[in-house]
Amino acid sequence: MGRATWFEADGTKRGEWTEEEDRKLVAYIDVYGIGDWRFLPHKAGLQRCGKSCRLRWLNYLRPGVKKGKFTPHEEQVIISFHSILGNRWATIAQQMPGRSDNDIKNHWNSCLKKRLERNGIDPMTHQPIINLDVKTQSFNTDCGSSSCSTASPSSSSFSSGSSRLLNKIATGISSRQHSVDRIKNILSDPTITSINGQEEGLELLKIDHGKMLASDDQEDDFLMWDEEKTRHFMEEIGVMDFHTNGVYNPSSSAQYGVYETGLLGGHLN
DNA sequence: AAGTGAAGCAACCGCGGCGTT
DNA sequence: CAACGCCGCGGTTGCTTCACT
Repeated sequence: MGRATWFEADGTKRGEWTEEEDRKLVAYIDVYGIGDWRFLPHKAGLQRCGKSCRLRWLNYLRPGVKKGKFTPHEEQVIISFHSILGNRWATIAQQMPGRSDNDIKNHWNSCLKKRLERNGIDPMTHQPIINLDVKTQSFNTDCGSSSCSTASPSSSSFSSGSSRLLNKIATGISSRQHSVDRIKNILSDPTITSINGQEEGLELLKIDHGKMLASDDQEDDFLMWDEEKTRHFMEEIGVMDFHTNGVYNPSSSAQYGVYETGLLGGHLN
């Protein structure tokens, strides 16, 4: 696999790496360690650019890098973190020793994203896909009757109210531009407090989502997110820290029902 | 057996952040 | 404080393999 080999005008080699090149890179780093990537290729006797060497090392050659299939547990971890961090693959990779950001990103784009979509979950927001046009809903044809009957009517019943609010939160969390600061900003948005009056709707969503997930095949059990791990991670990266300034207090579930109902990664069953 | 599309994987590209001058 | 250059990250592309018809 990989790309065909070719040479740039300046003689720099591009495309697939050979075993010989791998050996040279590993041998050099074993002796001298990782230094300036600009000069490393020349010193190691490689006709590659530094960027290419770095990529090869981090994704393939470095010690401890894990190849092969992702386990259901690893997939669960990816989904949980993605629901919080969005496409911040490097940060997610830090939580999964042995897996490179590239590996995780590839697995997400080629497999997990599509699997979530098949199950009627928006991979960007991690929320059930709410589509008022029932005829076009993908899960209407792909899933069991129970999930079909529960997902659309009750979801649409509060789509104009809390779901817009929820989508705002989820979109903010998962968008390309978002960051931990973005999460903080969204959660500190005064409009979020209006969620107090939406608990009934949230409860419905929780039930609907749970049923939908419960109806899925065994192989998709990873969709039951581990709330405890997610909470712990959020604490680690500081999302839960800012209650000290009075903006957000995660222990106050009555004030912010969002997290408690699993919208930030909690399990939904 | 051949054709075709989907899935999986490796690597490149371009941009933004950050450190240095 | 601006300019510059390097590094890291995320998005995308291209190739191979696999499964299905």
